[in-house]
Amino acid sequence: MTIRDVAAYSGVSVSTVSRVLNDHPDVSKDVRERVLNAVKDLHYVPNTSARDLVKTAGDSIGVVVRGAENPFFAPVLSAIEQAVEDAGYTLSIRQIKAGEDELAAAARLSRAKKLKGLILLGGRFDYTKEDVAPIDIPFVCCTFTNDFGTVESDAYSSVSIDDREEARRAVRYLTECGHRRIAILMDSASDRSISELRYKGYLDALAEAGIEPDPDLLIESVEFNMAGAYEKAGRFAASGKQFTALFAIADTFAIAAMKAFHDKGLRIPEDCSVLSIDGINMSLYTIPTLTALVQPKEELGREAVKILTDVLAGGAHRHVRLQTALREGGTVRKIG
Amino acid sequence: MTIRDVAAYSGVSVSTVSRVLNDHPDVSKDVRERVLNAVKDLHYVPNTSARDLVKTAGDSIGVVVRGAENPFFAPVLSAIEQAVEDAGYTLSIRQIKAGEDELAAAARLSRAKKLKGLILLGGRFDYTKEDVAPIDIPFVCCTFTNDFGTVESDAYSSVSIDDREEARRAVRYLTECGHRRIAILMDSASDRSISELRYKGYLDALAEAGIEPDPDLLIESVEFNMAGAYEKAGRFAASGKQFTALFAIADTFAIAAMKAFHDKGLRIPEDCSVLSIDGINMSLYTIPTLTALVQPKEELGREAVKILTDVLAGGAHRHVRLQTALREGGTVRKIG
DNA sequence: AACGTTTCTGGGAACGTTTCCAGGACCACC
DNA sequence: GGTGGTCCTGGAAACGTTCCCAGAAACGTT
Repeated sequence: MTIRDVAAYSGVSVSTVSRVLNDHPDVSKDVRERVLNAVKDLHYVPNTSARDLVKTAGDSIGVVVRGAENPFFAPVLSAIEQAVEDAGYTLSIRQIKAGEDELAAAARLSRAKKLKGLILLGGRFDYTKEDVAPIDIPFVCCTFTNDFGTVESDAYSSVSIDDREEARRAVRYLTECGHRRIAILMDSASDRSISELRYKGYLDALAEAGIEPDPDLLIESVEFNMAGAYEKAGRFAASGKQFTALFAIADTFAIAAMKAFHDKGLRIPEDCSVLSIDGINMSLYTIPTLTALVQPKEELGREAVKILTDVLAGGAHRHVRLQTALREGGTVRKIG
Repeated sequence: MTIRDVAAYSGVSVSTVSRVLNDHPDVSKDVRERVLNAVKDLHYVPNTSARDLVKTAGDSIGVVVRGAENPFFAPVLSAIEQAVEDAGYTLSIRQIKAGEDELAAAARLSRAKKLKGLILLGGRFDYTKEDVAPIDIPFVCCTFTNDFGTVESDAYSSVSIDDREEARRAVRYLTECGHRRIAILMDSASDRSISELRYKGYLDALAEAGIEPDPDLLIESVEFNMAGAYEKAGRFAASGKQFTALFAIADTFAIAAMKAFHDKGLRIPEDCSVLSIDGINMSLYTIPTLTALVQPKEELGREAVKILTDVLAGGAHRHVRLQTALREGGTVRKIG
């Protein structure tokens, strides 16, 4: 079932069928109709590979996403999808697994699919010029953060919140509420994950408030999942260490910790306040509602696409930082 | 950057490069090495479209999924991904939006990508033979349910739980715990959604226990999302209607309802028990832990792939029903 | 010494589209 | 009746691969 069958069936040439299918103006009313009927009769659908192959100047942009199961990414991805469509491009999404190198995956994808541009969603954040050299099309890192000011490359764009600064704001909110014994729940920062920056922001805020950081209040989960966070937070709560607040580097971590604390007999927020960064949908339904610095998820996605299309139109790469909004739930208590 | 460039660079023919790239045996040691070096030097990656185009007997199977943002699908999808890879096929995933017809999407995808087989994830369940006629490759519906016994087509396969029966079991568990005023929270069943079957199971269980169904205890949310469920459940709780238990047709609904009840001053499980079907990861972290009939999500995915590969190998279509497992959390209380 | 066999290599057709180019038909105008 | 234009249509090249087929070289085997 190819375009040739349709042509034969409707008694016109292959070119004409193609024109009808692609809405070219130069085709007469009745021929168009005949062809469309043939298409319907034969259940014909154009072959994507052949189409993509000849359209060497493909209008697709790609997204490489690490861990799409992360509920944070879903709305970002939707926004990207929508924006890409609105901009007249098509989207090609590639998920990568924990171990894979996202830059290598991006390079492969771009060549294999002849992409116009790329968006990288989640992951590391410290690309050098030569890291990105294999990628020969414009790309923008979305929800990535640089250690602001140090590595601001002009080889690619980025859009994200300023993780360090937002973490500082978050923790400052806690200190302003009177908390001084503030624990932090994060995943191991060893591989320059986002935790590293949010941890720095945590330290910044403590310093600002004149609080000596206490290594005892650092809760590290090896894996980035709720089970790990639950287990570490529970162990921490049982250890008897004194603290009045927890700063979780992600909503999922906060939710797991709230459960763990509850299981150990701590009440939230009476015995312990909880605050996090992200603001996923689910955290609206915890009891009490999670207080969080909410990332502008849709805007992150839209902005990524906007930057990319700008760059594709000849613009220069740029780095955009968006701000979170404080959502006051019921997990933070003023004390002292 | 095409295979021709690589051929020129390494001084061999196009055919030879292709052979090296596809691990054909008939190529000498040093030529192979020279070609591989060229590939590396030039950052060459084969074009997928061209490759797919010529490989007319593509080894891909496709997945059409409606609403991948649904946290229930994530583990099913992962399992499918893994199983498909293990079976030596490649995967092509297509998401569809709320309004789209999944059969049309499936038909399009199968032709556009020349697929070997298809898996449909989520959605409706009442396909007739002529509905599926446009799809000319084997397909299996995963997490779909037929109204068991009525429409058991041999034109396609399916794997899912028996929604009506499992809902009956769920509600029976509640009646066995002494509940007689049992509300049900579902989305509008108007379009033969999964709600319809779970609602029937609910009625079955009531009948079995000699309880007259009360239309006042039917809580219907128009949209299938947490916000809608939260709003309806809250309104219901405020209405003053007497009830001791809620059966939610999905974990997400249950979580939203728990929040709504809490906001209206109801305690769970003291004032109201809550039970649902699905068992998503997040429901392990509600307070108390949600009691639910947990679907075998990974097994559903694996089984779907197994059935499909069997059919592709010449087997007959079949319909498999898996069972849920009761996970006793803390949201159901024995009374009376 | 002639002949098969094996091992390697290159040429070129095919996959199913899009699109450039050329040309036929029709019309209007001087 | 030629000229130029618009409207429509078909032929054929091109996209980047894979793979069949043919053939060259090297090596036994009779």
